[in-house]
Amino acid sequence: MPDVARYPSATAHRSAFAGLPVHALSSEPPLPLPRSRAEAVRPVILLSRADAAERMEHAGGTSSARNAAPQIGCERCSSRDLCMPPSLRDTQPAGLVGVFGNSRKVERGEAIYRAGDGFENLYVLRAGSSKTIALHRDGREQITGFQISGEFIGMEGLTTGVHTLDAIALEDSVVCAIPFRALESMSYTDRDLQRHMNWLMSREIVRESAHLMLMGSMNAEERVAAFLLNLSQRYRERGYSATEFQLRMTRDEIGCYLGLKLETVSRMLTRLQKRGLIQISGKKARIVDLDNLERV
Amino acid sequence: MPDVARYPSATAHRSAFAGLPVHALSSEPPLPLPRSRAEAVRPVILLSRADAAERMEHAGGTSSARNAAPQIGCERCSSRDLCMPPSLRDTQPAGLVGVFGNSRKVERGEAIYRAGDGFENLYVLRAGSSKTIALHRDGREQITGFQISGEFIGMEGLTTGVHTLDAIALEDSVVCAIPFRALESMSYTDRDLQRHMNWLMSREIVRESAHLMLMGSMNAEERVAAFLLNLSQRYRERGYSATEFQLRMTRDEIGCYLGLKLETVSRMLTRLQKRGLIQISGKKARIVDLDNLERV
DNA sequence: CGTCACGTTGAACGCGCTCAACTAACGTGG
DNA sequence: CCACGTTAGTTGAGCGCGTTCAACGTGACG
Repeated sequence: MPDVARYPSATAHRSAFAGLPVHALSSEPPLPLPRSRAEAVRPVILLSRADAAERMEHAGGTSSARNAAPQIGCERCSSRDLCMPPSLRDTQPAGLVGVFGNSRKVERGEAIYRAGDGFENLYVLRAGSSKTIALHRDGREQITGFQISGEFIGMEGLTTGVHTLDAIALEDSVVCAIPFRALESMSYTDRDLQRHMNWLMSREIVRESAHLMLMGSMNAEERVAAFLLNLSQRYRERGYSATEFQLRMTRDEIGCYLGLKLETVSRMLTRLQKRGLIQISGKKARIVDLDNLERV
Repeated sequence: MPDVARYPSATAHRSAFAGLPVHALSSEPPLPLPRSRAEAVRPVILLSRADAAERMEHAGGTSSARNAAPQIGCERCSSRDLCMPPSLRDTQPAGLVGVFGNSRKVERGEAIYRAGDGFENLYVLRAGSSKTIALHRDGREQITGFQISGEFIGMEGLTTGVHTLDAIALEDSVVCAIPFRALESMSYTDRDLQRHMNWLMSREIVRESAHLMLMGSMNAEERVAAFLLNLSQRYRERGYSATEFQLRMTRDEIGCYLGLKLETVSRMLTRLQKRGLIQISGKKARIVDLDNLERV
């Protein structure tokens, strides 16, 4: 198995949304190039704090200062492996000043960015979770994705220079804003970074393809099962339990994501439970029989 | 006619390259090549021919040599504006040897690449059209996109290093294979090219988001209307008629793309026709009332 | 406690699917 | 040349999955 820890989601949807390449597992992640960037000065902007601070649940309440991000250095960030290319992972973030490390707090329901906002930043979810929504002119909404910590959003803005989606926090979260122009400039001198960006965007394309497959040819039960498996996989990749997790989104949001109505989602969840494949109680989900859940 | 004379001037106004060693990335030095017309050897660079040759319909029949691509130089390629970043558009293709310009003929039904193939090239459709298919393990297919001339495919392969889709020609077509590693190398010295690549990938993400919206929240009639409008738009962008065009795909393929059954597609087409919005006769489509077609 | 958003469950409806019959276009071989 | 098979497309009839509408349950929070 290739070094999954480095490019964790290479295998991302293989079980859940499997039209996609199981054999692809054997593929090599982009090769790290020799590191040209010497470790230089100590970090300037970044304060060190315990990672535990990132694990804030929305119980946490509002901090005294709005948008006062709990500044944790990239070097201690749990999202590091997901966010940065290998070449930068062992580096002190000296070269990253003004690029990486600008974290910000967003409360539940608050927008990370909105459709129409100028495309200035990419965002990495450091802690928490979010959804991205496409809004049709007639008011219909389509959730195009859910993100959990370590995942990127905002790349759709590049095409037009304006974001085309709303990105909304599902719970109190911390996002790291990465100024795109700076990132771009940096990538001119760092090939690994450039590759990493290409890789991230390509992964996004693959994800959406998998989701299209789901929307185009799966029935309600399969969709819900695939959804749970997808979440499970992603939680596992990030070191959380793959079999027990909180659904941070409502049934309505799940439905909006899967192309179903909330009642249908609810029914399918109870059906899967009756079959002994999962256990559901409100937002608490537990996968009981993963193998059979994968068999739809 | 490998136009060697082109070389000197080529290097002369490579505005974007700004003194950078473009040829370093190409295995081919910018040396004059033997002026041989022999077809035996695959032309490395580009022959000039009329664009008309690209407009081959599948009536055209098979040429004497399989895969003998009608080599047309990038400088005369009608896809140029869509394929290349602005910096390269006015340039003679000297620096592009081994990167751009490797066109190849594919017959109707033939694969441009297949899921499982190593990710080595991106492809630009120079002429013709294609579809990309995701194959589920249980055999279900999902068409994730249709491409017409000037459009890119293959970027989904970057994530895993292996293509995850099949790309199949819908008619006899010409594709230009662009070795990704070479393109990547080239982009290290050409910021415009890098931007262009990012832009193309981002556009792909936006496209898929739009398609997700369609799949998630539109009814059959709306989907078919949106599909026609989308084609219309893309044809217009490429200088073809926006109101009259051939559907190069079958009803079944349209259905597979839209998440509908072929009978439903057929019914919706006739319904739209009865309403006076379009005219359909087999594969020939004409948009009569574009405004009302847009209003679903 | 009451409020409100979220979730579950039931019953009936309707859109798109399934199955089937038929037509049209096309190419192939006798 | 027609006979024929093949593939693509259209149209109808009935069915079933997921929706719609409605009622009720539940949990978080002031």
